[in-house]
Amino acid sequence: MNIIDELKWRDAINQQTDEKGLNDLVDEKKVGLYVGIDPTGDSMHIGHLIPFMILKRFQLAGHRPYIVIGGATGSIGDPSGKKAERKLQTMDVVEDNARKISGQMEKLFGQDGSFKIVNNYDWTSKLSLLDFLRDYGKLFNVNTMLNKEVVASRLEVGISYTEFTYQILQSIDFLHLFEDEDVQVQIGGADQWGNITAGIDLIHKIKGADAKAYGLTIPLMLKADGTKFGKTEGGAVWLDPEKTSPYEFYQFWINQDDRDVVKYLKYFTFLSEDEINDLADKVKTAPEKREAQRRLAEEVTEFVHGKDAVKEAENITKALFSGNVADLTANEIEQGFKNMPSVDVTNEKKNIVEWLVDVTKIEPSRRQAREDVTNGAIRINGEKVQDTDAEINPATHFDGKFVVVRKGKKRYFLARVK
RNA sequence: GGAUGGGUAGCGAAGUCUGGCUAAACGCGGCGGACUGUAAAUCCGCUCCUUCGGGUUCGGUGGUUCGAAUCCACUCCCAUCCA
Repeated sequence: MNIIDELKWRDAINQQTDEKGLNDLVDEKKVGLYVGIDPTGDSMHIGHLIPFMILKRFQLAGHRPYIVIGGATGSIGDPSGKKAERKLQTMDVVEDNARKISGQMEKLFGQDGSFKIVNNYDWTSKLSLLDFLRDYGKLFNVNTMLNKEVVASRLEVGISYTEFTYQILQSIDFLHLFEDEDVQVQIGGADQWGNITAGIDLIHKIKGADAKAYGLTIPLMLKADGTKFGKTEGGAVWLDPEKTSPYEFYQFWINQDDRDVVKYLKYFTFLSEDEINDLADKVKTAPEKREAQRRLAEEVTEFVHGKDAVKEAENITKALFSGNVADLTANEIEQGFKNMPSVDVTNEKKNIVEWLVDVTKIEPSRRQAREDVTNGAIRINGEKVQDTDAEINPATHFDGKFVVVRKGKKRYFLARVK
């Protein structure tokens, strides 16, 4: 089974430009491939991970992955998947984002030289307007550009010349890598099809129709309930541990629907076909054990955050879901609750209702606070408190540094004692 | 500028003709609880504030009235149609 067959088995291929051509190519040589990412944010989220998982598989299969950080394209704005014109970001922000994303890439792809990060700012910024128009502009037919789905869909609402030009810039990336680095394949999300084929067309025009350049897109990832993959109530699931703690990251995966989990195992883990089939069986025969989800969470968390992070996440999970938060150390609390809502409080003793409403703002009103307390929805440091006259004493746990509040089954709040 | 319809709780929407029984039906969402697999489905409770006496609400202001979401006047927004 070659890499392409494997990708097919993993349902990771949406469209290919020349199936047979690419198939032959990966068998005969170590192929250079690339995925581009525009530094529109200061961290990747798991949606970005989708094409990079594929790139990683190529790396593991011995091919040569390239990552293009879009210092240039990111400053222009990709109209793909956008309903309206985007605001331009300042170059400073783009540069800063690019640096941060490069760092994340190195964590995922290693630093052993088997992959390369390049920034399209390096070659794009040197282009003069005249060179651009004479060398490239001439090769792009406006009618073709207009017909690309991305542009066509924007014609009604309008699209600026800047965004319209995006596909040319991205095409130049592919050409550049093709010429300088022998990169022959571009991989991207389903919405990148138009940009990728534009690049291949450019290569064909300059290098001749038989130039071997290929494109591959990945299916749009949807959850079984039809909603967008990768979003939680708290927003995107980030790779940056400061934005989404490893614990939350782990939780995201462990909470996946039975109907989706096998798909994600295929997609986001490096487990073998046998292992995945085995887990798929278990989803059918013993769904309540959620072994597949657990494995998925472990694998992806390890890939993104490392082994220690998995252990930590499991530790915190155990404590939080058994309710034994009191067993955790102050240090574990600090880490586990990194991204949970937190408030600063004083170390004064206070009535529970007042504390929940006035001090911590965990509850919006006294009425609600009393209701929740009476219903047994409130736990302080793991202990159910049902008496509305009870007192909170911040000094009793975790070296007097924290008070852990649990509201309902799984909503936790951390009060930091100042 | 003219005509018509409309603005009610987080959202949708009844109530307005026939004023009090209306802190305001119902649905959704949200929050709790039971069940469970940290699931889905289902079921139950809560969902303006409150010191539990009450207080403040139906676009805004003013009026009529013992009493107004409901009637009157003015005014501000929104939708559609006409100019």
